[in-house]
Amino acid sequence: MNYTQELVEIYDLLFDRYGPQHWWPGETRDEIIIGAILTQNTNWKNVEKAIENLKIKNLLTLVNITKTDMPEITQCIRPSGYYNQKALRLQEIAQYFMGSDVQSFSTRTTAEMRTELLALKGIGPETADSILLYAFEKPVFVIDTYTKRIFARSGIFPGNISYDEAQNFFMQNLQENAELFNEFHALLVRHAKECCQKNPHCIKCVLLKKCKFNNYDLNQEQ
DNA sequence: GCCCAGGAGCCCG
DNA sequence: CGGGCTCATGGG
Repeated sequence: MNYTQELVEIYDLLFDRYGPQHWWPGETRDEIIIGAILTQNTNWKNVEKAIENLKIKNLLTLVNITKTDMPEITQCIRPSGYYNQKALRLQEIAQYFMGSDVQSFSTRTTAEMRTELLALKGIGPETADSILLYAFEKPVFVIDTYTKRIFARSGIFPGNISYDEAQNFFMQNLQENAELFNEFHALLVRHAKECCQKNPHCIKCVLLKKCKFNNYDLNQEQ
């Protein structure tokens, strides 16, 4: 079986189990961009609290973030952790989008947009790709620790794969389709949270038959 | 109390 | 290029 068939089969197994995930969990483009920054190495539940605080103060838009004093932003996003860093970077990033205005930003090629995002402090590869895929619907596959974990355990990825190598693997073996990339990444996050945690619950895993890392016997004792 | 969570930047060899 | 350190809260 080739990698394309392998990936499609994994996708189908996840989709059959979990159904459509309706990502990104946010309403507007600005909210997606803000959420992508806030969720860095942070539990999404904590991000939800920060987003709610911002919403109450009408700070869930990039333009309003540029107009607000740092301490107020910091206080709102406190639950999301790293709040000093994130507040500073959030404002810089908001200023960037306001300065270049989102209209002209979207007219560039995806590669150009990605390069510009990566040049901003606080936006690394995963955040850049999340913004491209979920805020601008560009066909870019997002890699995160969950994706690496699931595919490393399955035996498809080596343990030390780089971000770019992992991304190339998906993009070279799947149709270039933003809807597919959107749903696939969301399903991987769902699966990692619910089943393929650091201590995996292999007993309920729909990918069990395709996975080298089999913790099934261990789980049965519980 | 300890571990972990949808990373990124910086510094160092 | 890759590893180690820092940033920080809240839930299990």
